[in-house]
Amino acid sequence: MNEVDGKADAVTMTQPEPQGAGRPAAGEDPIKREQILDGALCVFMQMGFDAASMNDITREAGVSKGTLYVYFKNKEDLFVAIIERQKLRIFGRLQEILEKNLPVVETLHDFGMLFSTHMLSDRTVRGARMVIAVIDRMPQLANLFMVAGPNSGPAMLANYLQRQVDNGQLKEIEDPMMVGRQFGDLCLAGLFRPRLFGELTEPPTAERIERNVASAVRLFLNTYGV
Amino acid sequence: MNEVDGKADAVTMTQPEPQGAGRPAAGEDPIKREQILDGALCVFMQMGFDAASMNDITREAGVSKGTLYVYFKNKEDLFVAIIERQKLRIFGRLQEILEKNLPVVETLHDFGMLFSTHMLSDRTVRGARMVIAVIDRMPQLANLFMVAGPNSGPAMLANYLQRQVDNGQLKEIEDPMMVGRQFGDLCLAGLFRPRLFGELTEPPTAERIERNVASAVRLFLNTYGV
DNA sequence: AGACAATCGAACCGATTGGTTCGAATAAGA
DNA sequence: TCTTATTCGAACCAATCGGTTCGATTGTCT
Repeated sequence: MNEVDGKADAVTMTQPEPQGAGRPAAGEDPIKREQILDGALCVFMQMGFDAASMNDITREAGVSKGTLYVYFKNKEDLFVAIIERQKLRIFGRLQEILEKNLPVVETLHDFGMLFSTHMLSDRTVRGARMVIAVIDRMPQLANLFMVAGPNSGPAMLANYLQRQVDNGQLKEIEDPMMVGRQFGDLCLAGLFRPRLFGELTEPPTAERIERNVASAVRLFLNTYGV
Repeated sequence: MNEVDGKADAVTMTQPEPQGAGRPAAGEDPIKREQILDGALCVFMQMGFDAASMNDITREAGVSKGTLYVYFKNKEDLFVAIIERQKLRIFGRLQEILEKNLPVVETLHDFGMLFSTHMLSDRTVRGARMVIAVIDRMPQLANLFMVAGPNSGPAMLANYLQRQVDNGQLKEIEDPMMVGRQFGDLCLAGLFRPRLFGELTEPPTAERIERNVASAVRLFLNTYGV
C-alpha cells in the first residue's frame, strides 16, 4: 500500500482480506484515514510540524490518540503522509492548457495565469512554508514536493516550448528547461517571495497577476517570438 | 537601546553608567551578548525556532541559562534579536555596483552575480527557511527581513534603471519597480525555489549562476536595450 | 587584600510532549 | 440477538520544555 506507512503494509501483509465487502481491518479504513489526514493537514498548516502536537491533531481530526497510532507509526509518518497526499492536481490542468493548440501568446498567458494563481494561493504558500521549515531534517520531502521534477510545471512547459520551436512558432531555444523555469519565475516575479515572507499577507488580485503574466509573456516573446 | 529587548532598556534606565570604563552592568556586556547571539543563530539555523531548545542554545553559546535570561526576556526576544542583527550588508555592495557608471550590460551582470550568489548561499537560504517557518506566528519579522522594502535589491535596481532611462541608455520603462523585481527573479530562475525546498542541496556553481545571469541580462536587454 | 557584582550551574516549577496501554463503548456482520 | 473487532478515552510513562531561583564561583575594581 503506502510505501512510507510501514505499519499499514505490515497489517495488510499479515491479514488476509476479510470475506465480502466486510469491515476494514484496524488501521485500514480509508474514510478514517482521510479524516486523520484532513485534521493533521489543518494543524500542520497552521502551526508547522514542531509546534503542532498530536493532541491538537486528535482534537482537530476527531479521533482518539490510540486510533491515530493505529493508522500512523509516529508524528513524522503522519506528516509525510499528508505531504504525499498533496499531489498537485494542478499539473493535469496545466497540461490541458499546453495541449489546446492555441496561439503561443494565448497558451503562455493561460498557463501563466493558472500557474501563478496556484503558486500564490494561501494553500500553496502555507504548504510551502510547512515543508521549507523541516526540509533540513526531512530531506526525503524534497523528492515528494517535486518543485523541479519531471512532472513539474517548468518541465512540461519546456516540452511545449520545444514543440513550438519544431513547428516554427518560436525561435530556436538552446535550453528549453532553463527557459521554462525562467518563464515560471517571471510570472511569479515580485510576488512569490513577498508571499512566503509574509509581506504580502493576501494572494494578489487577478489583475495584479494579470500584469505580471502579461509582462512575462511580452519579455519572453521579445526574445523567442518569430 | 534595543527596542525589542525591553529588559536591557529597563536595566539601563534604572542603573546609572558606572564610574570610568568600569565593568558593564548585568545584561549590558556587548561581548557576552554577541556570544549569546552567535550561539543562538547557530542553533536556530540548524533546527528552526520551535525545535531549538534554550538548553541547546546555552550549550552552544557557552553561557548559563540564568545569564541568557538576564540578557533576553524570552526565547522569542532572542530569536527576533538575531533576525535584526542579520542586517544585510549586501546592500552596500549592490549599491556600489550600481554607482560605478559602467555600461548597462556590465552593471546588470555584476549586480546579478552578486545578488544571486548571496541569495543562493547556504547562509541566506537557511536564514530564509528559519524566518519562513515562523512568519505566520511572528508577522513582525516580515518588516525586519525587508524582502521588498525601500532598501531592497529590486528597489535600488529600479532607481538605477530609471536613471538609465533618463540618460537614454535604456528604453522607456513603465514600471521600474516591477522590472527591477523581474530582473532579480530572472537571475534566480530555477535556482532559488529548488534551494529552499532542498532539491539543490549545495549552492550552484559560479558557472551555473553565470549562465542564469547572462540569460537574464540578454532577456532584459532584448526588451529594454537601445 | 577586600568589596562588590556578574556569571555559573544545578535544582526547581508547572506544563506539555510523543508514544503506549487497556478496559469500556460502539459498530458491524452473521 | 450474539459475537467479534474497531475505536474511544483517559491514564500512564519518561522525557523535555521555557522560565525562575539562589548559593557558589569567578572576575573586576578600588
